[in-house]
Amino acid sequence: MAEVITPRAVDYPQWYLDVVKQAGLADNSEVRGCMVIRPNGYAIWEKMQRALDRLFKETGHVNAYFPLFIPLSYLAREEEMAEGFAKECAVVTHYRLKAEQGRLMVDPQAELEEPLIVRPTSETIIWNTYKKWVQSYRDLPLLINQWANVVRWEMRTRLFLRTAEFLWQEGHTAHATQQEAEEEAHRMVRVYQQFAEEYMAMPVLVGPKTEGQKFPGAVYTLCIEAMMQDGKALQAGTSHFLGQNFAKAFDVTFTNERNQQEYAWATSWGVSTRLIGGLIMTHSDDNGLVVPPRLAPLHVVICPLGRNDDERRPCREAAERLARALRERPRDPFFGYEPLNVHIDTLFDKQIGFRAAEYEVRGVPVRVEIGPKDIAQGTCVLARRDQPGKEGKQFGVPLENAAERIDALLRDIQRSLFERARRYRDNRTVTARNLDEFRDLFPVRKDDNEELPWDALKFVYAHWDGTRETEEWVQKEFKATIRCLPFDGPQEPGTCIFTGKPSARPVVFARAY
RNA sequence: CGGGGUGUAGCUCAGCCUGGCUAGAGCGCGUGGUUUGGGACCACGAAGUCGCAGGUUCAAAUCCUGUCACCCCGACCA
Repeated sequence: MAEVITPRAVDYPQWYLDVVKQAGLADNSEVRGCMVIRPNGYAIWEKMQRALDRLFKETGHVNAYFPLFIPLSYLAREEEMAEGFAKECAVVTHYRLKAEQGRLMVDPQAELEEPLIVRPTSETIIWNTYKKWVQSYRDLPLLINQWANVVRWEMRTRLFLRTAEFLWQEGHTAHATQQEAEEEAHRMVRVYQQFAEEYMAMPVLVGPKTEGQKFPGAVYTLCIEAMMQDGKALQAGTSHFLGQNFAKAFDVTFTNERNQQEYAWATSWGVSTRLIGGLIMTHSDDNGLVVPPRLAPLHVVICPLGRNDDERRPCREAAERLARALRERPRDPFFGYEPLNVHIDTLFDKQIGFRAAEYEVRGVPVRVEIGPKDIAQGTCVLARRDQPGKEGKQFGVPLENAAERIDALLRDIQRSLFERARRYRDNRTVTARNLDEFRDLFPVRKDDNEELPWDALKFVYAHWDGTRETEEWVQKEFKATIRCLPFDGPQEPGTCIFTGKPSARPVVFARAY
């Protein structure tokens, strides 16, 4: 099998598609804009779900489920949201088909009185429900999350990064006070940061979006922003403080301790299968997928070798003993209290190069080889996915403590993936002191772009006057947007490099996915 | 929605311009054999309504009309 992944330096978008395909993560479906998530990809999503769900539960949230279909009129209730999503809603207008001359067609007799939209997000239907659930301050807070699919009819789609239908979670909370709601919005964006950094090994910037980039209907939006290997930014998660906008639109009031009617305060927050795209573009290399161990569907693959049955049998038996030892290791929080996933590959008829490459493409963090020479010495060979080739191999590892060594190796891989990604981002984060410097960092002429290396883009700190006009001008001129105003970045005031007006603090510009 | 492109075997594609025997190749797949510590090789074999619907013709993958789907590039976006 000579299926080869396009190197990143040759064609980065093609590299991404190659990895998604060959690692068995997803396929384009026959349905425009929608994807089939394949088992290897879905397994990563399940690992993400499990970890996130635990973090949500630990912060007091519970799961529920609300309808896929939302009456059109609900969306219209919140003006900003209606405006924001109107152009990308799928609409259900009929409830029946009929067969005519052997052809199925929509039955014109079966038109719905009111069209239903397929949820692009669930604030409206949820707040319409909260109206019934909230009467007293004693009913608050409501801390509810839902795992669901949503549909946004995008013009151009890319596997995982932007599809017409995607899977996500959406938290929707209602609070008695503004302060409590704002704390919730901040708490959850920090949960996302923790998840991104500790599980995905993906460093993120955390902070508010600008007025122009916030979620329609929000008072403000907090986000986590990650840098992909090509230097582009990926919005990986958002947490919104919604103020009383939805409470007012859906008339959700409660009686406070002083017997006064008040509107409830709201937040919503979500991450989606887009994270899988982020995971790929943070760690993977020209050999294929790289998955941090905490999210890997398969932690360890053991490949026994041997030319004939006599050589293979002892290798296989050693592989089975090692697999058992790995699966029986004490469970701990690092792996979500779950046993290690270990696979023994017995495709003896394939060459080891083929077998190794296959698991490399699929991103299995650790590969073990046990051959006749190892059996003679009671050893095995460990190969770590994050360092492909000979550098990442440890030869002559004694079989008796191999399980411990592998366990430690998995933790080391997780750690070093994060450190490597953070170094990568920090090395590509710069400050533009004036417009000329900025212009050099975001070249727009075609021929300039073609000469640029694939990983030339950067995160650029620059002073901005805080106006929407300037932001839009920059976006038009340089195709770069303000990704966020990082909490943990520099905060000194200065002078806007675009207009010369005063700037409250530097903000981060980048090209974005 | 505008511009461009492509639909032929599971995948990638040739054949189409200039219509004509039984529609081809590589990869993959199956069987047998030789191999096996980084993507092996030999032999044999299975596999195709030529996207779909009309039309022209003695004859259509090939020409004409219509239609559908997908991909790429633009405007919009998590």
